[in-house]
Amino acid sequence: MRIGELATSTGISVRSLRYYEEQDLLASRRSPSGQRHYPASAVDRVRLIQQLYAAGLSSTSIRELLPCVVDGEATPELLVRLAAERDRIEGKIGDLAAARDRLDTVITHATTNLRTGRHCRAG
Amino acid sequence: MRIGELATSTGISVRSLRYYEEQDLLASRRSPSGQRHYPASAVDRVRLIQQLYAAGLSSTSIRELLPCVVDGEATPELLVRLAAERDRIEGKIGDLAAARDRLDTVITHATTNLRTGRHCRAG
DNA sequence: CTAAAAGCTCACATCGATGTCAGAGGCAAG
DNA sequence: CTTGCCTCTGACATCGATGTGAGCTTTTAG
Repeated sequence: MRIGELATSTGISVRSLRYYEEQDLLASRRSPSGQRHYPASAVDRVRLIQQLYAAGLSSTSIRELLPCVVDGEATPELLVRLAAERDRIEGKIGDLAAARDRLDTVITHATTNLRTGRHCRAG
Repeated sequence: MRIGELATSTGISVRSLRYYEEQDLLASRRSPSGQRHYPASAVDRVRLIQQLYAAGLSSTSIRELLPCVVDGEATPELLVRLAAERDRIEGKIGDLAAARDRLDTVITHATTNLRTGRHCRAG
C-alpha cells in the first residue's frame, strides 16, 4: 500500500510516517518513481511505534529496542535498556495514579459541597 | 524564605519557580528591593504544581484547576474540567500499562532465550 | 569595606514530534 | 490531453517547560 492508505488505516499523519522512516523506525520499498510502498504488516508496526511513543520512549530508544520487541530476543545490554524503560514507565504510572487520586479526592469533595449548596466563592 | 531556598527544598530550579510565578501558579511577596519571599507553605504548593505537570497538565490547566485542588471546592464547569483531566490521566495510565506489559513480555521471552543459550543474532 | 553569593530582568536557545507550505512529479479517470 | 488527487523533497514553524548568559543590584560573610 502507499503512504496515504497507511496513514488513514493507522490514523497517523503522512508527515509522521515519513519522519518514522527518517528515524529508521519504519522501512519502505520504493517504486521506480520514488513512491513509498508498504506491506500490510506495516500497519501493526506503526501501531507498535505509536504505542512506544505514547509510553514516552524517544525515537532513539525505539530504534534500538524495536527489533527486540519484534523478535522477542535481545542481547544482555538491550535487556538492561528494556528493563530500564519498563521501570521508567512503571514509575510514571505511579505518578499518574497519584495525580488521578488527588483529582478524585477533589472531585468527590467538590461534588459533595455542591450537593450541600456550597460552591467556590461561597464560605 | 527566598527563592534559592525554595528551589533547593523542592528540587525545582530557580528558573522554573520564576516561570511558575509568571504563569500565575505561585505567588510571592516582594521585599522592598524586589526579592521574592515565600511562606513555608510554598514548598507543598510547588510539589503540587510539579505533580500536576508530571501528570501532563499544561500551565493553563493548572492555573484554572489549582485553586479548586487547594480549596476542595469547584463550580460545575470546573468540575467538568477536573473530570476531563482525570479521565485523560486514566487513559494515559492504560496506555502506559499496555506498553509496560508489552515490554514485560519481551523481557521474559528474551531472558528465557538467553538462558537457553540463544541470542539476538542466533537462529 | 570588600568580595562572594544570591537575586533581578530580559532575552535568546533547546529539544522533538508534528504541522505546514512551496514547487515539482506521478498516476488514474474523463 | 487535462484535471485532480497523491506523493516527493526540503525547509521553516510550533509549542512549552526549562537552560543559559549578560548586566546589574542586594545581601551576606569575612
